[in-house]
Amino acid sequence: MSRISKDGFNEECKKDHREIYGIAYTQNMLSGRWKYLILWFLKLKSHRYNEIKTLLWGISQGSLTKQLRELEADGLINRKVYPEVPPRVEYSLTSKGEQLIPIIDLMEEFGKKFGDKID
Amino acid sequence: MSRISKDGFNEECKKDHREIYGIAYTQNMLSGRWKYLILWFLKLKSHRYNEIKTLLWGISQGSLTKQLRELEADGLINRKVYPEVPPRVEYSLTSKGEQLIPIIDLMEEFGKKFGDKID
DNA sequence: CTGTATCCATGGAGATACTG
DNA sequence: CAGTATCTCCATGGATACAG
Repeated sequence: MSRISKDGFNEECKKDHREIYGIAYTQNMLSGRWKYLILWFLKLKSHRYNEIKTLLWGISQGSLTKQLRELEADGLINRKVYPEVPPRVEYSLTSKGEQLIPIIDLMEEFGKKFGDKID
Repeated sequence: MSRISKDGFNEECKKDHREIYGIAYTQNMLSGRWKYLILWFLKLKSHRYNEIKTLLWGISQGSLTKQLRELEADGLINRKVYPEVPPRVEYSLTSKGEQLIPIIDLMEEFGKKFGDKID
């Protein structure tokens, strides 16, 4: 293996196939089981930590915190802490995060079309 | 935990949030590091096994075969074997797989816009 | 050329307990 | 309420050798 950058793809590949690199970049940013769902939930309005946790039925606190931190580090969501007791933290999409919404909407549409039907 | 189906989401959640389930369905279908890239590569024309392997610089044969089989099982790609020596196998998108192209194009666009620049 | 079989390393994610 | 700190489990995927 020659030079491999931290995204796991080598430089030759990047130069030869910009499209590939763009796709890989976006995919890496959205890796993780819950990220699409978190972004979808923040689409319409900001939400508190516990609201997200309730929606994502089954996620553990540890996982949720980690995913939120990663989304924040990638500039997709904002984290706003209100100095109250009890504490309140609101998460919302950044403008960068909002640009992922068309993708999520298309995934939703595809899933509705082909996913298993429920009564 | 009450009833959990094999997709990992419980039935209550599915009924309450169809959108979530649609997104999760699509995401599960595209889980795996290489699937987006394979579909992107098949967008314009069908390709042979080794052509895909060459493009995906660094993928092992075992992984590639597994991902191709999963894509085939999910109805996203066709596998056509030509009875020749040496053997020739061509992969192409199904009509279902073609409907994922808009998603991949958007991901490519997002990645080009925000990904690291390369000289 | 197009795979299959096997083993193994890694990381994502859940469970649990604890905290300001 | 909104986390943090560990521990553990297991699926994903890579390496390697072999095969039709």
